[in-house]
Amino acid sequence: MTKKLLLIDGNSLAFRAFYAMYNQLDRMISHKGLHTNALVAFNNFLDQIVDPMQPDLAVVAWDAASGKETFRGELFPEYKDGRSKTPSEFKEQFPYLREMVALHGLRNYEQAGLEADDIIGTFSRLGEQAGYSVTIVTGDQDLIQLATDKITVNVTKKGVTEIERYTPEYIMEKFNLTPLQIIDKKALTGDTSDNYPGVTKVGEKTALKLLAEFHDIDNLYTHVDDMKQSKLKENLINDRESAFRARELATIMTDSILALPLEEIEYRGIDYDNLVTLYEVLDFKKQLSKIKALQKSGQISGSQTLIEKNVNVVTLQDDNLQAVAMLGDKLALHIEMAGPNYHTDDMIGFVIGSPGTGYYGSRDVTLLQKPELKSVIENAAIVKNVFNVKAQLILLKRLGVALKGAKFDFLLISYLLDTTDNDNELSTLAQRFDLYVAPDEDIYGKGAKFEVPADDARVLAHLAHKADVLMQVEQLAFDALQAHEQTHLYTEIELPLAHVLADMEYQGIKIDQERLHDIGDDLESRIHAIEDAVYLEAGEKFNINSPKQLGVLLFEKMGLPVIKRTKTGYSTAVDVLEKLAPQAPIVAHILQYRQLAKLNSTYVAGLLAVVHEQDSKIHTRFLQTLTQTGRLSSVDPNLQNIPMRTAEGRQIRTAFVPSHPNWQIFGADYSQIELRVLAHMTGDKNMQKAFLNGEDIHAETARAVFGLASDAPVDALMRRTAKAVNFGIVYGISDFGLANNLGISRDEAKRFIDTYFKEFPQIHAWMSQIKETAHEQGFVETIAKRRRYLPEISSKNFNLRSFAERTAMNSPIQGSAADIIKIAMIKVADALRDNNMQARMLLQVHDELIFEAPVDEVPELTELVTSVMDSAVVLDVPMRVESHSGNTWYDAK
DNA sequence: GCGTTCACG
DNA sequence: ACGTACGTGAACGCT
Repeated sequence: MTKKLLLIDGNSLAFRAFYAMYNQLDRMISHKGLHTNALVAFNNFLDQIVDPMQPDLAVVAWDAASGKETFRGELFPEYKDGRSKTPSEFKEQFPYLREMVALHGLRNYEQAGLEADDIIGTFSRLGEQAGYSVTIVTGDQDLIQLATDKITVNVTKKGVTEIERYTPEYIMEKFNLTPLQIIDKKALTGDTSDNYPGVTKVGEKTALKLLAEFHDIDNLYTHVDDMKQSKLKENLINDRESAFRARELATIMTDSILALPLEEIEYRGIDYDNLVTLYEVLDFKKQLSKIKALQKSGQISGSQTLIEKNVNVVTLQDDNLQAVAMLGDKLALHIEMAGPNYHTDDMIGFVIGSPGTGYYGSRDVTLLQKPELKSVIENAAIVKNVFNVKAQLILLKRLGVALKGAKFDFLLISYLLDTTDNDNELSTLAQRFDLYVAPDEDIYGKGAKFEVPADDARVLAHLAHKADVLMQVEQLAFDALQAHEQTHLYTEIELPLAHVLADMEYQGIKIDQERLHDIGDDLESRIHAIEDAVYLEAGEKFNINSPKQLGVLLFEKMGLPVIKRTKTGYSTAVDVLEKLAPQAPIVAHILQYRQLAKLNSTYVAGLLAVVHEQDSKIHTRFLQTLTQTGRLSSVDPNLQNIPMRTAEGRQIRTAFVPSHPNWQIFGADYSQIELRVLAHMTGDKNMQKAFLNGEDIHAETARAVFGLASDAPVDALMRRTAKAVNFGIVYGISDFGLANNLGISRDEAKRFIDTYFKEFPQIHAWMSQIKETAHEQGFVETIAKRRRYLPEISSKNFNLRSFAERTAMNSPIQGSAADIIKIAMIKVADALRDNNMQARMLLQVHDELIFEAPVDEVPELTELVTSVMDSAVVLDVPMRVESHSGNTWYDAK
């Protein structure tokens, strides 16, 4: 079989790759901030075109410099002038492109004084003479002049993987020219991108016509005087010199002297081990999983051990537990769970140890209760590195062990460093620091297929790898934290908060299940009645819960007007149905059905399903490393969205009760915390004055935007409007959003905003400033230096950019409010303990804290919680805290 | 697994 | 011209 030589035009393909994925530029950024769009596209090209071809020889040719330093620059000083500068987002990818090429087994080559074209031209002739079948791949059509029977030129069409194949026959068919005549065509037309002229007014069409008649420019100019008089003839004669120069510039050299002999460009095949490392740096997740799949199925050599560093682990048993006492004062500890819910899920095993002293572990977590281990875990002087300290605290509480000395939580720190793309997985987060550990999915599978391997050694090895990463990454992570000035945020806020949250979750909140059942029974009978009414009005049975079926009924069968559409069909959301309600009685029934069905399925059935039978309590999990702003979130179940706004829904709160007789539920909430944070951060004197004077802030805002006197009465509509504007400001105002919310025109909304900014000029200035800051440094910060990155603030896409701008305005406000309540929680927890109170903090709902306490402790609790909360952080405006207590959560209002 | 809807701050 | 208010979680229908 004929041997194959592959020649790739690196610059032109990389350039194509960059622009093929230009619209993805803002999305494709590695954890290190490197743009990867060209790398992704180039890698696709290598995978799809090069790897399957398996050439014998292969080289990727690169331009040595701008092209000025070649014979072309000497011949024509303006050569390639006027080219726009290479974008920095492209340039930064160059070194990685070359590495990627090398790891795919191809030789990179450049040579001073030559452009990539000339290297390819010369190699192609050398290869042809040596009997190779030569394939050229380029993004530049000029190279088709090189085509011969043995040399095929592939030019990318759109993207990088779609290709047009130029053989001499195809060129003849397409242009009616031989490959060499392509040069003559270029001589006549010139090249705008390389900035050299041909003959004035001659474009592709005229050039092809002339060449059809005269074959080449030598012959053309021999006969030019015979042509009949025309503007074209005049131009040809005037631009003769320019045409011959253009021919020289367009001619690709095929006889350069290359420093690299043909024998040394042997194709080496893919270096999987090192390619994996590169893909990890670039965050090429799909490619990584592809390689792993290939390795697993044995299709490629190189095993898991080549990727994962080898870590030894000793299995602990009853007779070697004393080894743990020798581990020293610094170690990693990790208990593995069979699922995300550390309150209920099984524990798979544990590992403990350090690189210096080795790792010890077992599948039997009850060993952790043995004195040898318990004493180490409960010794605060023995410093532990963990992943998710809150989970570890609770798992150990379940075993009756109190974790102390956990100073390094890799999950918490990773979250503080960068909230984006945090999947809460050790393996993923380790990659940010170029450390590798197999993803849990590789060991256990996922979803329904989750299964702990029968081979204990395999499980323990995985755990030991995790522990080892926790030790390796510590210094790097702490350094990064320091560089972000976030050490205080971590050690004084998030880490102590994790302990507070662990106590709250473990404590849980008591549920009156009977009460919940009664509410459910009542709801069900009412739901059935409404269902019957709906079916009667519809004239048929259908699934009211299906927006699709409901849409067909309302908008097709009943012919109601379509007010809003979703991606997939008609919208049947509340605001739409409310507009339709006057036109058909069924709509009001559907709204009522929706409300009751939601209450029943989410809040009655949903809550009953997660009550722990042993203590009749609900133990939520507060996710501390999820939100982009620093707020907590609550899952399994979500106790941060228990109904409140409607009388019906609010009844659910009657089922949340104290866990002891003669105890009460107590709630304390910050009043207007986000607007106070806004007044503080922006330094706006007018808004600060309103808070300092203890005014009703929305009424005061109404007076400002409606131009009323300071003692003038404010009617309800004005106050409502002002309140919406205040909300809008906090969300990152836009006239469109405000207009939509208030049901007014965009112009009116814009006038409100303009007046607002005139009345509160420093808020206006801050909004502009924060967007600028976000643009310049790529992130915004809260008062506690919590960070949110906003790469899309520089996007060319209006939507993405606008979203980032609103986020830049909202996140510091929402996030600072989150900082404040977190600080308050830590101080409240300390105060409860220091004062030997029986009261327990149970829940946090963004700006409020919920407690249970003995009735006679409530007055003291009120005083303590209120004073701690309103002095948690000192701002330029006062904080105000309101509190309530009662026999159930419903009554604590 | 994604889209829609609706519960909260 | 572009076309959205910020941050969440759960249930359900549908593919």
